[in-house]
Amino acid sequence: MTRSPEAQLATLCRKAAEVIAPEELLGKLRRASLTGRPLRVKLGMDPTAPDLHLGHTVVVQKLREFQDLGHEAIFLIGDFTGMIGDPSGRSETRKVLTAEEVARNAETYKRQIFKVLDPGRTRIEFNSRWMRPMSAQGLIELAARHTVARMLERDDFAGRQASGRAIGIHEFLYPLIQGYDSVALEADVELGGTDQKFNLLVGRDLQRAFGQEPQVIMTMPILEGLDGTQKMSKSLENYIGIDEPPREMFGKVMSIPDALLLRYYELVTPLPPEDIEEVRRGLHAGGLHPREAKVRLGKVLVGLYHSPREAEEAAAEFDRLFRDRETPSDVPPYRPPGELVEDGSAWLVALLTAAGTCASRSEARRLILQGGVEVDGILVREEAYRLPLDREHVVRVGKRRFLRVVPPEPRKA
RNA sequence: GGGGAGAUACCCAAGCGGCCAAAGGGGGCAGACUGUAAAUCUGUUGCCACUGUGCUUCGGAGGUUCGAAUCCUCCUCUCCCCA
Repeated sequence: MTRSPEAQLATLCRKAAEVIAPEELLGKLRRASLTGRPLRVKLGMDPTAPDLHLGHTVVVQKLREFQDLGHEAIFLIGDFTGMIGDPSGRSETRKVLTAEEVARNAETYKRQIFKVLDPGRTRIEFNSRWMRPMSAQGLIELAARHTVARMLERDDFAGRQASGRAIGIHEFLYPLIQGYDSVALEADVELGGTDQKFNLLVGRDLQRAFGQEPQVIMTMPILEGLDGTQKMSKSLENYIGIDEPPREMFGKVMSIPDALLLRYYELVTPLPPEDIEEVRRGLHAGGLHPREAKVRLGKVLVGLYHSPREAEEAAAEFDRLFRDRETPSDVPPYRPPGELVEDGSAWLVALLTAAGTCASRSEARRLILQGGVEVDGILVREEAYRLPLDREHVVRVGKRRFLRVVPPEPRKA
């Protein structure tokens, strides 16, 4: 902790959507630098999805900043709350996960989180540690600290109430338990997305109620997903997972809407502000083509979560595939099963379905009829088309699905 | 506890005995145009060797009928009003 509290404050507040309250944070930072006791900074996530994506990293990177300034990073895995399901931003009741699903997801979180955090200096906690032993009486006492009216102030609850959709009582418990986590950990700071503001504020209330100094809360902007409007999330299928293979990741970056470019640069890359400013100027002045800016973004991200070498490779492969319209270099071979082969050929519709390239034969037919299927670069338009199995053929379905069909084993006599 | 409303395909939402595999919109997919951007236009969006008197689908289970998403009974779930 060599940097002055004021300098730390300036760094930490950068990019944040809101800090409540900055002067409290400064006070805590000053005390930390005087006493040498670092701040306890909490970031909680429910293991409701198996993978972390770029949207998550916005706030995780903030935690990393605290960590780099010498503070104690606590990554809280909400294995207990995960079984309730955070109602934040939801327009309907979230489906409840089983203990096994939660446990499995928690494991992958733990692994993936260290792509951003320093493993040696991160404290990992599970809120089941204090929640499982809590008695019904304890829970009731906790619930007594809050009112229904205040719960209903929340946008999502109020909205559901107004439009006649269900609100489960367990959903009221969620913010309380999340807030109690801060009590249990004696958190100095809690991080979260802007959609977490309510929950984070409950943490302050509860800490006060339990005689602790309230935590500072810092909310980070919510990253939009590939569709450009809705927040990045697994369930909306508009995410870029940090565990995805390099090419996949690069390709997805290339497909984000231009309008989001700078936002991505700002929120999910570790580039210094000057670099981002330069990109901004380039885009505005027209000297930098959005496509080039995207390529750079893709390389940065793949470089970060994989390696610079793989980033270059992914970019090159992308060009081959989409700019030059060539076949990817590593389409896995597919050998059609014997029952599909007749007279040295196989019905393409059945083949694509059997190989899993198309979900059903109906879909395969549709794609062929719509001109979305080509064999060795030549469009196939008849649904009855039979693929000769004399030699290897590459089938392309849509923009990005490929199948390399190899001849069947020569029949043994 | 009493009364009322509702549950339709990925989502919203029409349909209220045959013309319904089910309008319309959103989303998705494919094609054109491109920079795998946006916008726009076109097609498509249950399954099945599919040009059909075919199969499965309209919360679940039964029933009425030549025939049901549509009618009846029971069940499950949700919402609203009253207590």
